[in-house]
Amino acid sequence: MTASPASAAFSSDEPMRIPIAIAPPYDARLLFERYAQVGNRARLVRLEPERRRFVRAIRAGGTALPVAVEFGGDVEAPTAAAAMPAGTPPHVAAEAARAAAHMIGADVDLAAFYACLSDDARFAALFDRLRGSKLLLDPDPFECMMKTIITQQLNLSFAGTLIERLAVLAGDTLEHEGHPLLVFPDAESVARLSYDELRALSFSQRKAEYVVDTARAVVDGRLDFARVERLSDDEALRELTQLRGIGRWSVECLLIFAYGRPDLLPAADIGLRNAVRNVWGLDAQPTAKDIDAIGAAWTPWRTYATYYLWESLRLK
DNA sequence: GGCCAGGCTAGCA
DNA sequence: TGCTAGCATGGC
Repeated sequence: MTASPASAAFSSDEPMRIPIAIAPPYDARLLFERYAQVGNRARLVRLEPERRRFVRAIRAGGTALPVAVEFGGDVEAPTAAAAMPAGTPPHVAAEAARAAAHMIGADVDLAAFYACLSDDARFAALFDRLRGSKLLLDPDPFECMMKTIITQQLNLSFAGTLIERLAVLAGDTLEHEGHPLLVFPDAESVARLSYDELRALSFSQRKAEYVVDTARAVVDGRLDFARVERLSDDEALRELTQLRGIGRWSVECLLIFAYGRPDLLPAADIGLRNAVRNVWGLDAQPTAKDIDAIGAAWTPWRTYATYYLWESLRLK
């Protein structure tokens, strides 16, 4: 990826814009479609498909700043850039641009994924429909962990409502080009909340405990995301599931959506099980064990195989 | 009105 | 180790 301050255009009026080298194919329209439908109830991301960009806050250099991720080119020759307010210090802009590149999966080699599973007719059909679709990651592991816990056992729509309520309660709001932009709260802000404050937002008692207690674990150092990043998938699974409220599925989601790990298979995920049932034409819903067995063939791309199957639900 | 939702824990065998 | 009731609420 390219995200160096040396390549940034800079003036006092124009936004600072840093190009992001993005591996083809990439189809931004599929990203806008997906998040308009399933992922955008929480107003943490402002989609602007007509301008081929989305805007969200990114923490960099100890502050949160609005970053517009802009797309250009076409599916087979995509371009992207991260635009941030004029006057952003170059080292902050460079860090934010790196986060933006990570978020859109700039380095992900979809061609290799497609080649790996091209012999499977079920996937070949999905690849036709979804060519150039990449995961949109969370730029901040803590935000991802919170969203994952909140989403446990809830439909995505209601989960999005709860995520947004938490952001309104404990987060900040930036102004960007005349629009308010919600900033997801940091760990300190969530750790200060009481369970009752979340109960008042329609969190269950247990979910309120998981959310606040996990934030407190981050604040007191029991959960260190910089350390988690260095762990293998299996090590992270072993360590993080020691924390109350974080099971296998939640660690898998963290590794997928925060770190972009390529080979996670959330076999217990109800959406994945439904998708496999549909795409494989099964009479009954497969168990997690079934998914583990079926998905073994998707290595080393089990994350993206899962993502494309999730997307198959949206296209159905 | 009932079932389901991109699960997890605690208790039990 | 493996299984299951209970959790709690909104969406459909």
